Amino acid sequence: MTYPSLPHDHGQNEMKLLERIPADESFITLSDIFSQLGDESRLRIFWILCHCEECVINISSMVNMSSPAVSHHLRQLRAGGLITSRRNGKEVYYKAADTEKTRLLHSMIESLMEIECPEK
Amino acid sequence: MTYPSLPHDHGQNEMKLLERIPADESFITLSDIFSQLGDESRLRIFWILCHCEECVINISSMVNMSSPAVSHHLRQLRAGGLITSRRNGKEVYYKAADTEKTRLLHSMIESLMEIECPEK
DNA sequence: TTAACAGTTAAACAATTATTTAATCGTTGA
DNA sequence: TCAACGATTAAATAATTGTTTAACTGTTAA
Repeated sequence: MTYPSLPHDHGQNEMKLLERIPADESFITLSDIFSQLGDESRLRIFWILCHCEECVINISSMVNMSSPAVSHHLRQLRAGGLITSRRNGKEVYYKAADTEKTRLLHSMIESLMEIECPEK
Repeated sequence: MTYPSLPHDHGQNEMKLLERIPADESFITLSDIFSQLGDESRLRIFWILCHCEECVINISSMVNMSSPAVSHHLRQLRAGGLITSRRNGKEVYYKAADTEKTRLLHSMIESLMEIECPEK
């Protein structure tokens, strides 16, 4: 079996690696997840919602943002499956989704904080 | 000691949580890291460089992009401390940085792929 | 020393994305 | 039912970001 070759052959079996490379779809899926957390405000909101369930007004107050701006971010986080919501009377409560994905992301965030932001 | 209060009191000690919330700087640092991986092309390049050391031309060929575009992304990944480079003759080789941060990110990517992209 | 090759940089453009303001929707209690 | 409140949506703007093209830098070998 022959493979289309790369411009340079550095003799480390790049072609074999290319056989194992995940599908485009996988990279799109994962980069979408990382994009969610790639915004400072959204990361902060997600961190908060990993630790408590809150209504929009309180989230807005905690992160010092207007409620439309927060709503916008909550919408994205929910579309991405990172948070869930429930209405109770006039208020809508948000919290981190109870999934393997969010548990992994949360523990990763805490680990990265320890590694990259000690004593903060 | 008294705390400034939130608009609504849902009786779950949000104020105590606010005492533990990481500094702005920490969220900025982490969201910068996630932004790096929030771009599909950059995530693919980082994945490749976690598995092999490669020159720019080969990376460009592997991800089907122009070398200026790849160079642009490599520059960002290097500025973020995710990859390192060394020149050898006419070529510059890149690979994932050998740090706790990159090991964590790499293992996280592989875990997320398993959870979110099974069989791909 | 100069031509060819590998890589980077810069400027311009295109596209995406975050935030604001204003309007709207849904729920509750007067 | 209607006023007040919480939340969402829409449109507009501002800002950021990715890609292209072209010019440029560094290295090697003829």
